[in-house]
Amino acid sequence: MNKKNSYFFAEKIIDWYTEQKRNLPWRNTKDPYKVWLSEIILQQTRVAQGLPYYNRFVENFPTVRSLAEAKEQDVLRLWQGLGYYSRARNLHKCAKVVVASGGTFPDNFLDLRKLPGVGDYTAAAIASFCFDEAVPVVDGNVYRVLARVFNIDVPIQTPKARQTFFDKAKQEMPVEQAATFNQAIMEFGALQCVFKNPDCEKCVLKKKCEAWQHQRVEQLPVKEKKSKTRNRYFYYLVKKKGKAIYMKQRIEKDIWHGLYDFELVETEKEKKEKELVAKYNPQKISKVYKHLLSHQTIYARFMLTSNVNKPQGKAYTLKQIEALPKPRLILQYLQDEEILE
DNA sequence: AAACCGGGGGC
DNA sequence: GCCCCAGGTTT
Repeated sequence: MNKKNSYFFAEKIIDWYTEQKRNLPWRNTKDPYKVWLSEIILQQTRVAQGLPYYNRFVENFPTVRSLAEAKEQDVLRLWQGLGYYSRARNLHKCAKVVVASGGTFPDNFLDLRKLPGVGDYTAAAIASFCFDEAVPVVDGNVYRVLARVFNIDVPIQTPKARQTFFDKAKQEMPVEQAATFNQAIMEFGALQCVFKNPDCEKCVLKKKCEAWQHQRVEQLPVKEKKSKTRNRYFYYLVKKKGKAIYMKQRIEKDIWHGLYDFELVETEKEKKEKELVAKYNPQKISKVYKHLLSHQTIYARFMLTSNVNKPQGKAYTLKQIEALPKPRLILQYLQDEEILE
């Protein structure tokens, strides 16, 4: 069953990879720490965005031990701007777990899988890249490439899909070249078999690609779910004293857990400024924390309305706050406050 | 199985 | 605007 007569897919894609791959720092090492670090950073994150973070992390925390000994706030601060902050918290937690159990990473898929923040994909990546274990990685690229080349139309968000694509990848994977095969298929998905407008004319798999033959490239992979979104309306009440701006850590169980923002009023629907001003007297909001500017503040947000799954507005580091143009609503409160003082 | 968690970018 | 990205955890 695992024996195959033809590895045309693997051969083509590995040849392509050998010629076309990008030179990325985590590909020049088999150090599980660095591979793990890169994989966590690159979850749901493009290489171009993650690369500078990877370099900063390696520089600041050259070993898993140094990362484990760091303060969580410092880890989070280095993560600033990457999003999905649970990744950073799990990163730190995982480093501690590894150090507590001797300072070396597990050397196989099943044990790697037990680490915090390490799921099927990441465990497979580390196991294959570092230890040549013949376990396929299944990520968004793999879904897309396999779905097209082999015309697989199982909707990718269903439970069945994971198994289907895992089995197919396993079937196509030459056991002796597991690591290269895994990297090749993902790189192929990232550079050639891209989601939109792939340049199929110059694809090395053109003659073999079933989606291309059936003119179904744009329809694969099949994704049927549309996650519902809802709007949330946040009205920030910024308080200022001298050069200090009052901010508050979000400790409640909600979005942006552990990050910092201003006092806010959340409303069901969009409200008029006047109503808010009348209802929430700025004098009662809070006092100014003098130590704010020396605090390890991670993030601040100016955001008048927000879509939970897709926040609008920008995030700023504390240093940038002072230079920000003030949104109109917030400016209103600042003026009120200046009168107070 | 579904919800939750971000920020950046392509088009 | 919509959808994607080298996913994992929680409920």
